[in-house]
Amino acid sequence: MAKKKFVEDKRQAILDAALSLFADQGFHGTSVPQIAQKAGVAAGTIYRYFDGKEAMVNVLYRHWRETAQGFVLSEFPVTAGPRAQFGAYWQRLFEFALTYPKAIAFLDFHHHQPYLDAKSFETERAGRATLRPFIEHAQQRGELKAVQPEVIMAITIGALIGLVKSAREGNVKLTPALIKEAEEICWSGISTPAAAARKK
Amino acid sequence: MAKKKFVEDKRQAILDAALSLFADQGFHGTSVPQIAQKAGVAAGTIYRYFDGKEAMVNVLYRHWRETAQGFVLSEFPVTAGPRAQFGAYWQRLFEFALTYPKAIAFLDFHHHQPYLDAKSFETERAGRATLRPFIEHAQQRGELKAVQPEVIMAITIGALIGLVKSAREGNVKLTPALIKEAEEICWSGISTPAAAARKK
DNA sequence: TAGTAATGAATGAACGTTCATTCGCTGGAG
DNA sequence: CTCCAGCGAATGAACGTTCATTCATTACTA
Repeated sequence: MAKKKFVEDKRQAILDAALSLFADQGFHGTSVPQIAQKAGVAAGTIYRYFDGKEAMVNVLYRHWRETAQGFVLSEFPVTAGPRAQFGAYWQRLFEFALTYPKAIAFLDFHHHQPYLDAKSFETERAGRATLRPFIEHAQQRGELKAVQPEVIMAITIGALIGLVKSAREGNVKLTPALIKEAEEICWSGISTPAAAARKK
Repeated sequence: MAKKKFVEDKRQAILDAALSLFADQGFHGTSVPQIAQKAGVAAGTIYRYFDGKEAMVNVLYRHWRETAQGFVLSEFPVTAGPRAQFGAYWQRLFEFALTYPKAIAFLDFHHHQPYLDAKSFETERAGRATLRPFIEHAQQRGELKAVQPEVIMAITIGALIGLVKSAREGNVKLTPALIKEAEEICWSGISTPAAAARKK
């Protein structure tokens, strides 16, 4: 057991190093020896744990997409109204972004890239599918504007990623107050005027 | 004269090939011989026109950022009200994205990357600086929400990029009607309730 | 001591870049 | 009009380096 633990520690060190380097330099901009050095192992050791560089980026991609999804959904108010659900989603995703900044950078950088395999694309698709019913339900209640759910997702996540990137470049500072302001902006964009008025 | 024309054609062929490959595969994912092959020239020829791969990506970055900026500003209604200005900005940027899809993908892919030089970063900064006064003016008139202008920019451009990417992945189709819907969503997000009500 | 985990030098392919050579046009001589 | 010397543009083989990956060897554990 103690031995198995040791083995898993080494695997984890490799994954951590790879996440950080991929997030900063991208897949093609990062070399395997570089990952090995940062992880504190020999280059050959990586191939005891992964089939190769592509397999490694796919393991990372799926792991962090599922982690992000789980992180948000673990506190999602399934029975609450649309406004509260949107607020929870928004706040929780920023909490994730601030807790795991490398993971957010990695996921954005490697989104839909050609070296991701079918299983990784499926993880991506499943994530969107989980979200869609909540949007449709809110639209049926007349609280979200009646556009394609994909448009709501693209705008919301796009705005969120835009803010995270802007913060990374030093143009804004992601304080709780600013995140709340941005939440209000985003909600008043996607919600119907009626729903917005009801809130007042 | 006719000879000089020929020379410039070759330079342009290299830039076109590089734009397309960088947009699809990224900087590190594209090799110089690959660019040469796509441009229909020998690898060595590239070095008659550019100092190297890094110089090439910087030339492309600055060229397309300035082109995009010029494309939008050439029809910008400087004296109109904030709502009309936002509409013009939004529509014109989508027009650019649909006219030069590779350029938009390239600019997004290579934004703020470590191989961009100081001059390219300056081009980036100047672009934001041009926009800021219009946002501040609209805020003074009480038509845009009173948050940091950078937040308005990050959310607006983030949402726009989110839509363009979603379209590239086949999740939505960028019809004029959809672009107009998205414009309305974005404007009702960043504008004050008072300004939104006035429009009705 | 047996067996597995880890190593890092070795490998061949591919990288960005260079440069000796070739190509193709131009303008003056015959 | 024909020829070819001169010259910059274009080439692609060759360079040294670095890449991802392999594997014979070593180190460690049980």
